[in-house]
Formats: sequence, structure tokens, C-alpha cells
Amino acid sequence: MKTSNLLLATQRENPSDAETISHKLMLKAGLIRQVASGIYNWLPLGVKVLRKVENIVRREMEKSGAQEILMPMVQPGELWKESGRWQQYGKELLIFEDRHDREFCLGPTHEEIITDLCRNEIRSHKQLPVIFYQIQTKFRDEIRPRFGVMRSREFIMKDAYSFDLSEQQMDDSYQSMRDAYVRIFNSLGLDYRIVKADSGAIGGADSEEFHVLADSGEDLLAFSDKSDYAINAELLIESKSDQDPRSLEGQDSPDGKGKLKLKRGIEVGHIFKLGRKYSESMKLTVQSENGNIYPEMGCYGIGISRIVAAAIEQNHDDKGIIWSKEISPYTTALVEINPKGEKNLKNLCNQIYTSLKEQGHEVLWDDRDQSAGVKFSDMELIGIPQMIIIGEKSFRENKVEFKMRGEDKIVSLIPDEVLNKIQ
RNA sequence: CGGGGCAUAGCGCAGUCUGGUAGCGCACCUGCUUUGGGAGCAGGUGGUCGCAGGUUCAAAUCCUGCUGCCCCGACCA
Repeated sequence: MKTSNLLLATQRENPSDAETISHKLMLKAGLIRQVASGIYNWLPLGVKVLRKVENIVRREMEKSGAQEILMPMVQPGELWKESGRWQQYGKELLIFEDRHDREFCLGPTHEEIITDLCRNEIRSHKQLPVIFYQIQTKFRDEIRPRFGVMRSREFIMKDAYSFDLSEQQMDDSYQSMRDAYVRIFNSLGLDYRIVKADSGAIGGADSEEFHVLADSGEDLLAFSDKSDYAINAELLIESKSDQDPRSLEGQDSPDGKGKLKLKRGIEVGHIFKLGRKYSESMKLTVQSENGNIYPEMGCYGIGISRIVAAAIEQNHDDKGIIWSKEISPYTTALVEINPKGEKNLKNLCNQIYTSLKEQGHEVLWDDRDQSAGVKFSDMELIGIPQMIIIGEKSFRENKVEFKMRGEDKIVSLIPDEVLNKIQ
């Protein structure tokens, strides 16, 4: 892609409406624009990153044998009344009526829909175990949306639901999803931790959260310095008289091994064992040799759009975003400087651009008629991990330059070498 | 929902106290010159000053009501 054909909506000024770093940078780098409180447009660069994250998630879901489906965002109130959550879920559930005065809500999650789907489609125990997933827009009418897409009302989530014949089988499904999540977060190139969590309004027994570590994270996490023990600090606070979570620092770990250390995290994934909560309330049964049984369910969420913000919270500098190459909108920025000075400079750019594309690299060629400083600043702001610089001086020596985002070092290479250098 | 703040051009802001032809920087358009870290000169485009009432000869400015957005809190995957 050439920048001359791209809606590169970078802004020079800091946006006045944003406080957190990821929110500021997402606006400034032209990834998103706000439409209403907690509701955003995703611009071309932002969508590129979203798709990268989605593709990693999708790849690992498929690898684990989960099947992709797509459920509606608009859901009939009837199903929510059946599960009991029409009353229970609260004002985060955005409710409205259609022209026939039938009640609907915008889906904040999909347990009701998936359970309804499965009770219609799944008859025999031979069809289990099964896991379905979707990547889809959710809506939760947050009391106070904040921090850009980090806590927005409309957001993109991958949610998966497992159905098993026994608790033991459910544990296997849970473990398989957990393994997939580990592969996903490893692939994303983020520093993350898994902690014990509260299962909250979704209901159910065991649950674990995946957190991207960042000082700006909303959640406080507690770790033992001697064992694997890791927990969302909220859970420890509930049982203490001292309500200040920071007081946990240095206390004995509840597992009896070592002392607690605290870190901040952004919750980007949450996996639950639901048990029979929904299968029983919504009468989902399968036939087996022992009669009809209620499947054991599990549900598994990943905040796709939140991951984009979390990645920026964790990886940025004073110049802007620093993407890992796995989720960067482009792997390589190609910056031409003063192409009018040397008439073959443009040709060299074109050759390198074409070759890299043939090698499967996603290259953003900054061919705008702008000064070098503007181009460097923009490419750094939008966080492209590798940059090739082609300017008059080096061109005359038949050299181009290569620079990694986040590093100061610039290396001079002949054009063929740079083709091998790019990853 | 409680507390605090903001609303003037695409972005960032001044002007409001003390009413008198709506401004600045950047961006954008034209032309020329420039070109290795956010270029220069010249000429341009763009705003019912969040909305609705009211006061006044006259309202961005004063008064009343409303709306939207941001931050802190409660809440939340």
C-alpha cells in the first residue's frame, strides 16, 4: 500500500479528549475515531490490526477443533427471560422493542443464543463434546465508558462455548481452550499473566483471566514470589477487613508459599466453567444410554478490540506505538526521501516494494510529497516495526538504510541485502 | 447516579470577566522555491460560536433550560 492511497489519518496535535496513552495514540495515529461515548469508527490502520488479532485467534481456535459460527447481535428478550438474566443482568443490557412491540436486547454475550441453538441442533451424546466460537460485535451499556476502546460500549469479542457430557470432559475442554489461549497470547507477542478470577454475572464455578501487564491496567493482580499462585486481587480483598488492595503487597501468599507481589493488568481474556447453569435453565438436553442429560458448559472470551489498546499500553514510547510484527498493520515502512533529486530513486523504491510484496511482506510505501521529518514521525507514530529509508545520499552509493522501530541504530545495506533483512 | 471540567473551522486553542463586523497556529486548496527529523514565500477555502428560549439597538460574551463529551467515584468482561 502506498500512503498516497491510504487514509493515513494521523494528527499532529494531541487529542484533547483522551487521557490514557493507548486512547491518545489510537486517535493520534488514526486507528479510531469516536462516534459517541464508548462507540467508535475503526479506520483502515485500526482495522488492519484488528484483523491481525482476529486471525491469530481464529487460527488457534481452529487448531483446537472449535467450529466458527456467527450469532446475531440482536437477541429476543424471550431467551433472556428463560435464563433469568433479563431481570438479573441490569442496565448494561440495552433493551428495545421492534415495530411489533416485541422485546429485544443488544447482545452483551451469547450464552442464551448458543444454548438455544444447541437445544435445537444437538440431540445425541455422540455429537458431544463440541465447541463453537464466533468473532462478533458485542454491546454492553457501560455506566461509564472510558479509555477509548479499552472500556467501550460496543466492542469486538471472540466468544467460545463448550458442551460436554461430564464434568471431567468439561475440564478437558476447558484445558484445551486454556492451551489455545496460551498459544494466542504467546503469538500476539504480549507480556501477560493468567490469574484466578471471579466468575461474576456470567455464573459458574472455576474461572481464570488472561491479563496483559501494564501499569495503567484497571485490575490489580497478586502473585506469589515463590510459587505459581496468581489471583485477581479483588478476590483476596473480599475476605479481608482491610479494603485497600495495595495492603496485600508483601503479605503471605494464601497458598502458604512466599510473599505476595502486585502488578497491574488489563483483562483481555476470561475463561469459565459454567456447568449446567444454562443447559438446565433453558432445557438443553442430549440423549444418552443413561437417559437425557444436561451438558456441562464452558465459555471463553477474548476482547479483540481491547487487545489492540492493551498492546499499545504495553508497547509505546514518546514517538508513538511500537507494534510487534505479528499485529502491526504493516510489517515494513518504505520511506523515500526527495525522489525528485535522483530520478532513479523512485524506481529503486518500486523494485524493493514489489520484491518485498512478492516475498509476502506487507509494505507501506510512504510516497507522499512530504519532508523526511513528517514521514519518519508518521511511520514511528503508527508503529511499523521495520523501516527502509531510501534517500539521495545513500542512493548515490547504491545503499539503502534499515532501521527497527524502538531502536536508534541505522544500518546501511545494498538493496539485495535489505530484502533478506526484512522479516 | 454523585462530584469536577469542557463545548468557538478538520485538529489544538484565544476571545466570554467588562456585549459592538469571529480570531491564531497547524491542516486543507493554488502557484513558485525547497527536500535526511514535523520547510519557505505569496494567494486562497472553511465556523448558524453545542441546541432552544430570554434580556438588549446589538449576544460567542449576560440570564434560563436542555444536550453532548471528558475525568474521579460507585459498577463492570
